[in-house]
Amino acid sequence: MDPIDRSLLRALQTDSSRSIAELADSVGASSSSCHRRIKSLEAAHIITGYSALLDPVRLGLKLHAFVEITLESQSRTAMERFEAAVAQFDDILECHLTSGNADYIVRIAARDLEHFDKIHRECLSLLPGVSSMRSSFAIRTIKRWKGYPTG
Amino acid sequence: MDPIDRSLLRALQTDSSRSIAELADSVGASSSSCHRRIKSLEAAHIITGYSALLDPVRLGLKLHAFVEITLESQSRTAMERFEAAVAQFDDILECHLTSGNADYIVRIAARDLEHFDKIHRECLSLLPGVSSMRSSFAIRTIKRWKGYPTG
DNA sequence: AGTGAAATGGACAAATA
DNA sequence: TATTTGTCCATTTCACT
Repeated sequence: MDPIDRSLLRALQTDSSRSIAELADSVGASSSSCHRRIKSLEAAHIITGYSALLDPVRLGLKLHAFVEITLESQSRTAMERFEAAVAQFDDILECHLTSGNADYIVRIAARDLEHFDKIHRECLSLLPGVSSMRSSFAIRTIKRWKGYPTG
Repeated sequence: MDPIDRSLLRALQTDSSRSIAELADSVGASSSSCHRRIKSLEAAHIITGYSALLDPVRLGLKLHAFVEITLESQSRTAMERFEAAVAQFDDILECHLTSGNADYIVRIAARDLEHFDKIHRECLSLLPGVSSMRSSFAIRTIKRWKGYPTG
């Protein structure tokens, strides 16, 4: 992991559809070296995959919510049951066990409030062992996710 | 946007490095139809780009934090100043204006607590007009982001 | 189905450390 | 010395028309 690898990762996070020649050019290396670097970053599982980025609004998903969830019990089995349920629901885009007041933070994308209500009823409220939930809605996105910093 | 487009978007979010022939196969369409569909999804800006996915742990980023930030004032200028500052800092990966108690929710990735402290001092504490901040650390990721649901 | 561009993989000498 | 790089090379795959 030298500076060229880092700038390569930055370039690939920004746009992975560019040709190796272009990438090589922008990071200041030869095509073959660039190709080799990408292959070894993949082999090292630093690059875990490639993905298309979608516009949520054009997909009809205008409502983003972060939901903080507290469990009634922090016992191992309660957490395992909760987490197994989370894995089932496709509407839960992301879930982290966190420090702080809430036990879990969950991310939801919905079409609108009505759809969020539906997700709330048919998914969030079915999660087992929940003591309390607090939802925050994203009114506006100030900064969108564009990959990890590479230093 | 028919069911084939939807399953194509799902496939492209999961793995955009597959060839068009493979994708066509998995969604049950011909290669040429699949190719045309991808081009029009790009032209419609439903697909906004392609990106490499990185493993944060192997990048040395073991600490994820969600920081809830409240401003002293919700005046237009206070918010604009805050948001302009957020845009400057590369360590802020994501930022949303939210409903609920906190005004903003911000996402941070750091190497460790020491690095987070550094980010806290050199970035978060420099944000203008902040009244209070509450940090939650991700202890464990239950479900990782894998793209938007496509229905 | 055909064309052209690009990814892939290999060999080897130069450079680097 | 050992590893990495750059410049060829040939082959194959694939995007695009």
